[in-house]
Amino acid sequence: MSSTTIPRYRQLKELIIRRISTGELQPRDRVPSENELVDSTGVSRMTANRALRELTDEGYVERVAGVGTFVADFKTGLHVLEVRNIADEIAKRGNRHSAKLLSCDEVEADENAAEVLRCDLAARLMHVRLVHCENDTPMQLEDRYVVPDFAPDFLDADFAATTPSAYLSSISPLQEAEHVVRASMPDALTRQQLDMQEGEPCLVVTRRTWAHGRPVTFARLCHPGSRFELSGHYAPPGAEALTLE
Amino acid sequence: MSSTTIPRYRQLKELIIRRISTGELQPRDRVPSENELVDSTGVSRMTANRALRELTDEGYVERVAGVGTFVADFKTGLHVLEVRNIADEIAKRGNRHSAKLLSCDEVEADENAAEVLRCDLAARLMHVRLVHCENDTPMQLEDRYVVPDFAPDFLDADFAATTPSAYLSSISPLQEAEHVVRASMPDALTRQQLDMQEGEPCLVVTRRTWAHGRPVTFARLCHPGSRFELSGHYAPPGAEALTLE
DNA sequence: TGCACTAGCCTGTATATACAACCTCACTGA
DNA sequence: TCAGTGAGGTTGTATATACAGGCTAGTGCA
Repeated sequence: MSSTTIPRYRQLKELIIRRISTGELQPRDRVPSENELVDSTGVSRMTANRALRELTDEGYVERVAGVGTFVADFKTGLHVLEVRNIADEIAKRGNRHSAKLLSCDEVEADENAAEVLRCDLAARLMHVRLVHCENDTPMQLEDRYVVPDFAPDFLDADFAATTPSAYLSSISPLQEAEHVVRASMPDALTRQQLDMQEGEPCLVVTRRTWAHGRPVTFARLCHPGSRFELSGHYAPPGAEALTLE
Repeated sequence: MSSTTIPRYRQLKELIIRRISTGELQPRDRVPSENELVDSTGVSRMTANRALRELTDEGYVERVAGVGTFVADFKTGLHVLEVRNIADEIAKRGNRHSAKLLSCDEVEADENAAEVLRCDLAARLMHVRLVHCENDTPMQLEDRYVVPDFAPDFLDADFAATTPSAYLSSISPLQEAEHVVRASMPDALTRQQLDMQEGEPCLVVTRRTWAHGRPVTFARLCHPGSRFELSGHYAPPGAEALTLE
């Protein structure tokens, strides 16, 4: 129907993605059912079904037979090698997470931050530093910058109860992420804050995350090399049957 | 048709995956067309289409309109944060890759190897150690064990021309991979072989790869922290439209 | 009041059919 | 010999239809 020849199921998908990414549809909100899409857009149910099914595969929505289709919870959104919320990781191991706030203020973007977050030099940025502990043992030094437009009340959040990552995810779907992993020696302050031994290296993850098509936060996550590892598992969907053979 | 109520499109998918994973269908081989599947299995064309389309999304096959469906090339198979063949990485940066073979022999599985590769203690394993260089600067120390059944002629390969990873990928589809990333200090020998400075940490990736439902190779890839980083990018499919907005 | 049941909506799957666009290859005619 | 044409196979999309099975809310009966 549109000017070019974009398939209707794709148009439908982009329509729904747009409603999600603009915030019109919030996580756990109901998405129009197949029949409602048939009525409102004139496509056949099979076409609406394909659009919603692919959105499910891509993690945008979740479907429950007999109930409906709902915008997915974005805290579970970014999967593969996504360094999850460290509090969840720790909880999954059955241990206790705690966080100690080191600083929490507003700063002017330096050259690096301005480039990474695509903002003006000396633009206002929110900045927070904290140490995450597992059973009181330091596991991660988080150093994070956040664009104010995206999360105006960021600095008021209670970071003992909610990690910055969880807070940001709750505000809006995070569309895109980029991370770099390095091994490096900590400076003296970092070493002290993470309670590391002399000569012990750090595993450093720097991550930049997008929402609404713009980078909105940049984090440097520093972990003691002797106590932290990053693992990933890749199995093609549908391969379970094969490994059980 | 089967005993339980597994959807037909799923049965079709598993049928084809099995033919691929057993080697009956090799990379670039032709996969039965939708109409052939209709004739041979009795499903409708839409059902065959769904099976093949999902296999495309999952990276098993590639489809060309007007031509046919073909088993995908597995060297491009494992995507996200998959540590690609280091020779390809180097070539992509426009630099020259070279490899120096340190050792190449058969060993008996020690306790760790036997557990990781799920083989008997003291089972024969092939073992190779080499240093990969970018413009003659050492970038990776590879220490790899391979199960003989999987690649009997592995030790005869020319590792100056082909990396072990590329060789193994060419033999059979790699179904599944698991990796762990750590930061640690190198021992004296490693430090020397990678031409590292004193006090410089290593970024260590250990990776286990499955084929035919069994682990077939285990590698420890050690990189100089000052010269190597691991990056990944995650964008949900279909998000391009949004970031261009 | 409380419980069982059903009508109605929802997703999930399967089929038959249709048309467009694409590619290959063999055949035809200049 | 060679360029053009067309037939037939292939994927990609779209629709109408159908039935199964899950969930919910409301109806009506005890």
